[in-house]
Amino acid sequence: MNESEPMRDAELFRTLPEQIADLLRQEVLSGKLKPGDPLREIEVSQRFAVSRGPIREALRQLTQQGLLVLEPNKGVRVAPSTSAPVRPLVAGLRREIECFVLDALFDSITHADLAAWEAILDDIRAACERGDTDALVEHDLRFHRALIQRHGDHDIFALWQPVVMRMMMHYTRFSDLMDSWREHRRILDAIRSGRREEALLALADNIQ
Amino acid sequence: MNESEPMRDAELFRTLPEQIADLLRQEVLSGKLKPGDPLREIEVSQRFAVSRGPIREALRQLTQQGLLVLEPNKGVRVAPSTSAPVRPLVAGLRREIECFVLDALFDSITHADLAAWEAILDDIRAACERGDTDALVEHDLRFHRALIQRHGDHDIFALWQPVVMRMMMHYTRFSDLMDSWREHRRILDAIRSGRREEALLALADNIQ
DNA sequence: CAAGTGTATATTGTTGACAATCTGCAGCCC
DNA sequence: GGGCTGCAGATTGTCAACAATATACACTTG
Repeated sequence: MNESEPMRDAELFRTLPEQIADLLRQEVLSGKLKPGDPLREIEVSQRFAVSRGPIREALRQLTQQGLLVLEPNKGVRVAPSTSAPVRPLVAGLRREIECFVLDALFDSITHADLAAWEAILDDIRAACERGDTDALVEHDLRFHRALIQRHGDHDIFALWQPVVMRMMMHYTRFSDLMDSWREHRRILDAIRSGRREEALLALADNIQ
Repeated sequence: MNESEPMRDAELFRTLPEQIADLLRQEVLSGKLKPGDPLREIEVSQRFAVSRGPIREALRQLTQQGLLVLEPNKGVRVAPSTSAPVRPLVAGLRREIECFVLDALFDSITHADLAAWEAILDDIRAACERGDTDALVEHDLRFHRALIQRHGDHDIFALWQPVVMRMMMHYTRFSDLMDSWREHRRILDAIRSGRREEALLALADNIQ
């Protein structure tokens, strides 16, 4: 083992295209990149100081996830947000997935799980308190992703991702950001005290 | 213009990676490629007589759709089929999507639509009659894809695709293949005669 | 002057070469 | 003999150059 470079896999290793996709995704979700904005391969590749190959792969990944749209020979742009009539469908799908996961998981939740989610909840609260919507989106996403990934099924995660991405692209639900914290607080409290039905209900209520 | 190569756009033009992905997808769904089988970039690129670039893109596309799994630096393999406990979830998601689409579409269905679906139904019957499961999968998929694409919303199609792919990977529902034809016949008859509830019910029954 | 045409430029699509990483096996050390 | 070490081959990851395609605009032509 190489001691001078101990990290790199452990937990945070991902492929180059994946890392780039993560950064770009954050910029799309935060609204730094707006619907219709073009992402040119050369520009992006210069910015990240890699060649166009990995960039293309990252852009295609985000396209499959619904954040970008591709026109052949014309490149990719930030996708328009989901049309109003299909939003309820998307929310319903997400509810179905996350509630399925929580229900399947419920009896095997450990103190370590609770502690991890509690930590994310702290980040959510901090983001709410300082009115930082970008951070709130990020940590809200982290909370729900932690739930999905705790289940471990690769298929479920793959199906969940494009659904949740489409919801996160228009995150203008809360007039008072603290409401978001309260909703997640309610979920976690119900889980902690073992009230399954209440937890599922709170989770479903949070998804809209 | 090169006269010796007149095809290539007309109607069936899609990008090279997309065409390749379509062919490989068919081989995975038909079982010609079995779970665990590796797909090496060089082999595939030689087979289609293109370089590794477009192949990589096609393989990544199929990976995002759940047909292949990627291990970094080790390549892609055909994905294992969805685990038994999550299959009901997947079926439920697909039901939710397709019924939503049919319901939204119902009042604007034209004779041309019915004719197109009827043609697909003929292909389904032919496949059933000669016991050709591969063709049945293909045309079953065509039928439902035609429904989704008739709605036209890009988001819905993008969400539907990975869901239905996971269901089509284990297509062993029918002991009598003709049952598949009967189920689709029932859907189309209900649509044709304007019985909305019956059509939605028949569609939901077909998805399991 | 309007409409179509051609060319220059920008951008994506494809390719083949090179670098990094994994796998299996032979050889060595204990 | 068991287990580590290190080469050799195979495979994926990355790169830079080239080809194909789209766009904008000046130009011709009626």
